[in-house]
Amino acid sequence: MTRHAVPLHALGGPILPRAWFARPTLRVARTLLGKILVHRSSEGVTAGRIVEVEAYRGPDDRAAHTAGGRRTARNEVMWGQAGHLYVYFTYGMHHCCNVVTLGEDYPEAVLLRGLEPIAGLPLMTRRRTHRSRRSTLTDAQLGRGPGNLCRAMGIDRALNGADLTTGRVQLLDAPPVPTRDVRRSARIGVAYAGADAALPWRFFVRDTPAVSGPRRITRPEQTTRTHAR
DNA sequence: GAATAGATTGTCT
DNA sequence: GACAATCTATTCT
Repeated sequence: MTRHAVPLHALGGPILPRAWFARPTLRVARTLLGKILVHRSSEGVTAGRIVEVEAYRGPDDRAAHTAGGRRTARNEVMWGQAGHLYVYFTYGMHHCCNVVTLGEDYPEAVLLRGLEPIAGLPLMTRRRTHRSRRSTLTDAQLGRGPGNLCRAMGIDRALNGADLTTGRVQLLDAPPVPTRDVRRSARIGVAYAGADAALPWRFFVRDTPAVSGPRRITRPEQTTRTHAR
């Protein structure tokens, strides 16, 4: 991947409308692969192609922040309208960002875990290098993992609740990733969730270096089972 | 390549 | 007070 500038009009298609987000969470997760995340910040514009996500399915999902119907100040955004950003802080140093799905009072969301940089690579590198004391970061490392993705894109809790259809953080349409290139696995870092830890609700694009964690414990996507529970 | 530990603080019990 | 939807470096094998 090269670091030449990309014209902003070439980043992707139109902004995804609210109805696109107000769909079943596993379907939103699967179809988020390949879409373009853009942040038009005061520091500059950064953008990338989403290559890894995880679905979190609300009260019945013991891995979700809303497990058992928990509703707190932190997860309030998950309970609201689809198409908003849910950003939280974890492990004392990392932010993670999610896309809220479904409708009000259906607290589900999709965690963004991996991003292939498209535009603003120097800015992304600067944001990452600031804390990562690595001297060299490959393009694929910039947005690999939920914490790194947020840092590279300049996303923190100031953007919690931001409207993806009208705000400075946007999701642009782009061609879907072919089914043959989609892989699924259990979600990462949710061992505490008992049986729900094994649910195959992580989706990623195969053979993509910007994907975090295990890329081998995988299986081909089974589209007919997308809604299985 | 796999396993492990340390960093560091908001959130919830 | 315990732990977290993580990341990195280090220390194994």
